[in-house]
Amino acid sequence: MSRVTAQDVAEEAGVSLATVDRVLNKRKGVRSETIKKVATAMNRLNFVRDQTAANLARSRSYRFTFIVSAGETSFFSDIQSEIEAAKFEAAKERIDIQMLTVPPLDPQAIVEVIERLGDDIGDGLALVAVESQAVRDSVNALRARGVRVVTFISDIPNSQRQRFVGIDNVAAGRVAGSLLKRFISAPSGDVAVVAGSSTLRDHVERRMGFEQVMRTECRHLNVLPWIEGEEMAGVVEEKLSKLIAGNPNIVGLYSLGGGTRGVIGAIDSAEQKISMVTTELSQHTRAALISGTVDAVLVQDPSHEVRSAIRVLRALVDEAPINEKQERIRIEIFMRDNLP
Amino acid sequence: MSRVTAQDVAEEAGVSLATVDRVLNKRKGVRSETIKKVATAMNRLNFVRDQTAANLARSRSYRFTFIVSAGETSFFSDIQSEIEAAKFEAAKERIDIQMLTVPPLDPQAIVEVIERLGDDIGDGLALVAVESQAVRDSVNALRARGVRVVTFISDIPNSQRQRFVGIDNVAAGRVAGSLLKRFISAPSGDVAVVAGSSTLRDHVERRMGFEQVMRTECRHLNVLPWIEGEEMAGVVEEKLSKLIAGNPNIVGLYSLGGGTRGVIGAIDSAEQKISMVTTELSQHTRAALISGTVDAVLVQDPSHEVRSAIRVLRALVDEAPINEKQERIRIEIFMRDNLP
DNA sequence: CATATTTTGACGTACGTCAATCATTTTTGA
DNA sequence: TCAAAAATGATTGACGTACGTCAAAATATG
Repeated sequence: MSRVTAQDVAEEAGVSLATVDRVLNKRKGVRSETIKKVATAMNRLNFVRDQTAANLARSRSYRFTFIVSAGETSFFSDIQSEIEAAKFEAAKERIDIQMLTVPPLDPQAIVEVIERLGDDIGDGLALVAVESQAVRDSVNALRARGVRVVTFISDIPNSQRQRFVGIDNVAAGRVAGSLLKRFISAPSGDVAVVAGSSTLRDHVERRMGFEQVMRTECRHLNVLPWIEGEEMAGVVEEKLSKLIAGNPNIVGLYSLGGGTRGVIGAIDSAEQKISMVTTELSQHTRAALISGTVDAVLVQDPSHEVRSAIRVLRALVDEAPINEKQERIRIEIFMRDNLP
Repeated sequence: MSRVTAQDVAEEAGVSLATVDRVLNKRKGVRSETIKKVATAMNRLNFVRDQTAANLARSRSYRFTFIVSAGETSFFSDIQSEIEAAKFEAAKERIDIQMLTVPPLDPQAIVEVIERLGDDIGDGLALVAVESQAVRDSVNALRARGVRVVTFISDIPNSQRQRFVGIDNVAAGRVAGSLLKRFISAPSGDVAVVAGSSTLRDHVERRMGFEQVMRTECRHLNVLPWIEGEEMAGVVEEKLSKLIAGNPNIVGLYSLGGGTRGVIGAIDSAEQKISMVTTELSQHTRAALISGTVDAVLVQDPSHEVRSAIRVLRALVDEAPINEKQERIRIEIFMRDNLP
C-alpha cells in the first residue's frame, strides 16, 4: 500500500505524466475534457499531492518581515523572543524571517522602515499596526507591489491588509467587563480604565467591548475616563496613583494593555479594595495574581500568534487555503488557579 | 543569497559530502575531530538542513491510529470529525491516520480493539484512555513492541504512555471552582457536581481541583456527592431533577463532562436560581450561555488536540524535539461575551 | 613493519514533483 | 481539405538529502 504518485494518476487516466502535471499546476494547454479525466482518476486513486516533494522541486523559498514595537512592555519583548525562536523553525522550511523594531506609537517610524526596506521586505509583512493614514497608505502601497501583508496584534481594518492575526479585542473587552462585574461585590462605585494609547486599535476596541458590558449590565458602576499611559509603566503609575488618591469610590480597574507594572504598583499602595482585570502575563501580573492583587488576566499567546502569522503569510504566498480553526487566536483567561 | 546546502558545508569543512551526511545523521565511522570540523563549518555557514528534502529522501511515512469513545456526547462527535478533517491535512505530509471508535467507559473494548489491530496499529496510537489495569497493560505491551503511545483527552499516568495530550484537568476543576465561587451571590448553600464516570481520570481530576478550591476558599458552600451520569443525558437529567427537587438549598452546579444536555434540561425546569459552570461547547451549552442558564463554559479545543496528538506522535517517531509551547492545550473559558 | 581496523572519499540511485523542451498528434477554422 | 493552432506525449534535468556500496587513505595494533 505505497503512496499514489502523479505517475499512477497518469496511467489511470490514460494520459502522460506531463499532462497530469499541467493539470496539477493549473497550466494552460489542456482540454477541459482531459482535465476532467485526470480529476476523476485522482479521485479514484485518492491521490494527494506530496507537499514536500512539490516544495523541493519548486525550490521555493519565502522571505517575511516582522515589524514590531520596541516598547518597554514585557509583551513586546515576549513577541520578539518568539519571533527569534520561530526563525529557526521556519528556516527548516525555507522560510527566512527578519524582524525590525520601531519605537512604539510612532506611525512615521513604521512608514520609514517600510520605505527603507524597499524590496528587501520580501514576500510578506507582519505588522504591529498603529492607526494612522500614513501607515494605511504604506500598507496599501505594499499590497499594490504584490507584498502580502497581515496586521499583527493590532489591526488596521480599512486597509488592504489581507488578514489580521490576533484576538478579537472587542470580545476581550467584553469578557473583562463581565468578569469585573462578578468580581466587584460593592453595590456601586467607580471603575478605572488604563490603556496604552488611543492610536492602538486593539486598545480602543477592548475599551469599546468593556464599555458595552458596563453600560448594559452594570448600571451601578460608573466608568471613569481612561488613563493613557503611552505604554510606560512610570507614567501609568503616576497618573493612576493621583486618580486613586483623589477618588475613594474606585472599586474596580481594567488595565487593558501597556504599563501594567505601573498599575500594580499604584494599586498595591492604595487603601481601598479594588477588583482588577489586566492583560499580559508577565512576572508582575503573575505575582499579583497569586497575591490576590489581580483577579484575572486576559492573555493572548505570543508564541501562537507568531507561528500563525508565518503560516498565514505562507498560505497567502502559496494561494493555499487557511485552516481557520488553527489560526483562531484565543483569548486566554488566567486566574490564580490555572497559571501555566 | 541562495540556500546553504550540505555540499557547501562539505567544501567549507574540507571533507566530502558523504562525511557531512554521516555527521548529519549521526552515523558512526567519523572521528570526533572531523565531527567538530563539520560542526564549526555548519555554524559558520549557518547551515540548516532542509526538512522537506530530508523527508522526501527518507520517503518516510507514518501510520497512526486514534481510538476514541463513541459516546453520544457532542464532544466526542466533535473529536471524531476533527480527526476526519485532520486526515486530509496529514495525508499531504505522508501521514496515514485511521480512527476506531469504542463504546464509552468500556476498558475491555479498548483492549480488544488493540489486540484485533495487531501490527496494523502502525507507528503510533492516540488513545482516549479509561482507567483500568487491562488498558494499562495493553498500552505497556504496545510500547514494548515499539509503538508510540499518547493518551488523549483522558490520561493514564502510571503507564508507559509517552505523553498526555490534553488539558490540565486539575487546573480546569480549580478554575471552575473559583469562577463558581464568584458567580454564587448567596451567603451559603449546596453545590452539585455532575460527572460522567469515576473511571475517567479527566473527570476525577477536575472534581479534585474543584474540591480543592471549595474546601479552602468556600467554607460557606457545601459540595454534594457527585452525580454519575455515565455520559448519558437522559440518566443525568433524571438523577439531577430528583436531587434538585429534594434540595432547595442548591445554589451552584459544576457539570464537569458528559451529559451536559441533561443538566441543562434539569436546571431549566428548576425553581431556584442556580449558578452554573459546565464543560464542552455544544449548541446546548451555547444557547444556555446566551440565555443565562449557564454562566461559564470551560472548553478544550478538539481541533487543537487532534493536531497536537499527530504532531507529537510524529515527533516521537522522528525522535525530534517537541515544541512545548505549541503543544500546550489550553483551558478556554467561554462566557456569553466571547463566544466564537 | 605488516596487518587489521577505522575513517573518509567517490559515486550512484532514490524520493515525487516541477518545469522546460521538442516532437507528435489532434482539433479547429477558413 | 489543408494549414495553423492547440493539445498532448516523451524525455530530461533539477531540487537537497538519505543511504548504500566499494575503494582508498589514514590510523591503530601487534
